[in-house]
This record gives sequence, C-alpha cells and structure tokens, in this order.
Amino acid sequence: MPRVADHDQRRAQIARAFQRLLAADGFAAVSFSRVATGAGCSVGLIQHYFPDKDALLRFAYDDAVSRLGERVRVRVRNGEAARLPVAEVLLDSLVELLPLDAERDVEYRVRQGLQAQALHHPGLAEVARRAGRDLLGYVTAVIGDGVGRGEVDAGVDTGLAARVILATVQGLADQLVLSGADAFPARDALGQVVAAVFTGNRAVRDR
Amino acid sequence: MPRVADHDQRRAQIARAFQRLLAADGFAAVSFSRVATGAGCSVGLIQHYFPDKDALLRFAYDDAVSRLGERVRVRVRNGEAARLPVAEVLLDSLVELLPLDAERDVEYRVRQGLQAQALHHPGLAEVARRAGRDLLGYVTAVIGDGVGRGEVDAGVDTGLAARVILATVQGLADQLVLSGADAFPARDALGQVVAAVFTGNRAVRDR
DNA sequence: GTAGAAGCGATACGAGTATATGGTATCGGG
DNA sequence: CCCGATACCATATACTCGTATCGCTTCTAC
Repeated sequence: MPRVADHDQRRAQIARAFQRLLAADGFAAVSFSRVATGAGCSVGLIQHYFPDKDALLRFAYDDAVSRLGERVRVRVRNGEAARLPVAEVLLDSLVELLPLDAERDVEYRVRQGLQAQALHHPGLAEVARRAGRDLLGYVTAVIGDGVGRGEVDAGVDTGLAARVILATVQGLADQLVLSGADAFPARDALGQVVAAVFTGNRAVRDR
Repeated sequence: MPRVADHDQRRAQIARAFQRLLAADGFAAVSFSRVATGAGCSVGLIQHYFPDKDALLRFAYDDAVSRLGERVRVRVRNGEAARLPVAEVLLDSLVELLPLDAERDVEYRVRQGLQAQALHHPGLAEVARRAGRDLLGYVTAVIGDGVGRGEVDAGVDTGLAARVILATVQGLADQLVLSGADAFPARDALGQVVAAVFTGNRAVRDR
C-alpha cells in the first residue's frame, strides 16, 4: 500500500475553508482557487478529494448541519441532566441556531447561503430537506414530550407548532444578520413563541 | 432633441426579465446576456439603462419589494373598507408574503435571492434594510392599532411582537418553498402566531 | 432638410471559472 | 531496496462573465 492520508480530515479541512469563505464573502466568492488558498493547499488537491463542485457543496453543507445537530444534542443532554423544564431545554437548543456570536454567525451564513442555492440545486435541496426534516422531527418530539409532562395542552398539533417555532427561529436569524446581533432581544422574542405553546409552565412564559 | 424612449418602462421590462430568471434558475444564472435574451433585447441596451450590474440588482430588488408593498397596501385598504378586525387584516396582508401561488412564489424567490446576496453586498443590504424597516414599521403600527381597539393587551411590546410575526412569516415561507406549498397549512400556522398577540379577539384565534 | 443626440446592437477584451491533464514527491509492502 | 500506488501540485483548456467601445439607426429641433 502506498502513502496514506486521512481522507476525512482532509475533506473536513477543505470544507472548513469553504465555509469560512462562504460566511465571510458570500457564495459568489467561493471558487476552487480561493478555497485552495484558504485551506493552504492546491486546487488539484481539492479535485483529488471531491469529484466536482457539487460534491464539495454537499459535503460542506452536510458538515455544517451535522455539527449544528451535535451542538443541539449536547444542549439537550445537558438540559435533561439538569432536569430543566422541557420548554427551557427547547429554547436553549433553538438559540443555538441564532447568529448571536461569531461561531454561530458563521454557521448561520453557511446554512443560509447553501439553503438559498438549494432552491435551484437538486443535490443541495436533498440535504436541506433532510436537515429540515430532522430538526422538525426533533422539535416535534420535544413538544410531544411537553404534552406528556403537562407543559403543553394536549390538544395542540405538535407538528404544526414545531413548524411555527422553527420558522420563527429562522426568521429571527435573518433579521439578526440584517440589523445586527444586538438590535433586539432575539432570545426573548423566541421565548414568547415557545411560551405560547408551552402554556403549562408560566415560569418560562413570564420570563 | 433626439429620439425618445420610455426609460421607466424599459427599465421595468429589463428588471422583470431579471426577476423571472432569478426566480426560475437562481442568482448564479443571472447574467447580462441571459437577461437580455429574456427581455428580448441586446446586452448593450441593458448597459444603456443600467450603469453596471449593481444598479440592475438594486433596481430589480426595489421593484420587487415596492410591488409587494403595493399589494399589501391594497389588502389593507380593502380590509379596512370591509371593517374587518385588525388581526384579520394583518393576517391577510402577511399571507401576501407567502409563496402560495405562482406569482407570490416568484416574488418570494426574488426577495430571497437578493436578500441572500445582500449579506455581502452593501448596496443591496441598504435596500434590504429599508424594506425590512418599512414592513416592520407597518406591522408595528397595525399592532398598535390593535392595542387601541382592545384586540391586543396594552402591555405588549408592539415592536418586538411585530418582529416575531414577521420572522415567522419569513420562516414559514422558507419552509414552504422547500417542502411544497401544500405541505402544511401555512395560513393557519401564521394565524396562530397572530392570534397569540391579538388575544382580545377570540373569533380570530379560534378559527 | 439636415445636424446631432439618443436609442440600440454587435463585438472585442481581460479576468475568472471549473475541470482536464501530466507530472513529481512520498510513502508502504514485498 | 525499490516498485508502484497514491498524494499532491502546476499548468492548460475551454468556457462565461461584466464591461468597454464602435457603429448604425431613428427621431426631434431648428
């Protein structure tokens, strides 16, 4: 066997350079040569690990959403370990999606940029749909959990409520990047919507 | 004086071609030559009416949001003429923003595509901010109106409530284009959020 | 009429793109 | 030790892009 290299690590390195570039300068600024410069390698190396640009886009998108999902899962574990109310755990998880600090801002921009492309790009659309389904399923399950614990009225359509909450998160994120992270109390705003579903727990609603 | 032409009409014709192209094939597909083909003219003509690409982008963006604003204003006038509850008028107006039919889908994609570009484009960002401010001011005023009529609790922060509602609209729109216009009852979902603010009017909330 | 300005199109140019190709360096196994 | 498979790079190719420029046409004012 010949010379070896850690493919996963290389791909991640390239994808991160791609993400940095996308977040900083926008989708139009992403080219193989610029990604190569950012990753400290040659264009040829990128070609070596990604058959074409689509593959790079998909990988980078997937990498971003899976990292995000990981962060959310950690939040949930911590929240459950601390025996917090479901509403609070959910809110904390969702705040991960908002571009409130530098790291999350980069991630938001990556998701945003690639989701915009997904509208006209079947491969990316599939990644976007899957990510959306996962997140929707997760939030739906959490709300269902809230029903079980009496924090949510039994009559609510958990799926629709999850859609509304996720929509609000997404929209608030859009507003934040446009008007600045401290233009308005985004967490409070999101808290209102969550509280509107978790009517059984006034401690959260009245925060 | 030499030969005359209707500049506004020409610019609109070009901008519409631009918007069609953007909505159908995405921002990356928008080039002068394609816009010219779509508008049935030459590249030179576009250059004649727009000094550079930025000017075309800004004009097209502005055209899209002002047309949308006009549609919203008509909705409001009709709603007020029919003496509908404020919450209902607001909901009808906001549904204009959702890509529920072909025309609104095109408009949504234009706004979405250009807003995504605005993140890394000062000129477009200014248009986006202004459009956002206008819409936010409008919704805030409507909610304030609701307070005056007793449909909204006096204690609510009208500006923040407006932000939340607009965020939800935007996020629901994103979900709609990703999962199809009839994937879920978007109007009902939006109605829930509006009703959460307009607590004084159960007829709307319980619809 | 006709001068001349504006409308409008064709084309040229340089930069930048994704991808293809050929080559060199570097390591592991026999 | 050394063959060869693989990592990696430099450059070539065949585009497309935005923009600049030139030239023809068409109309109005005098």
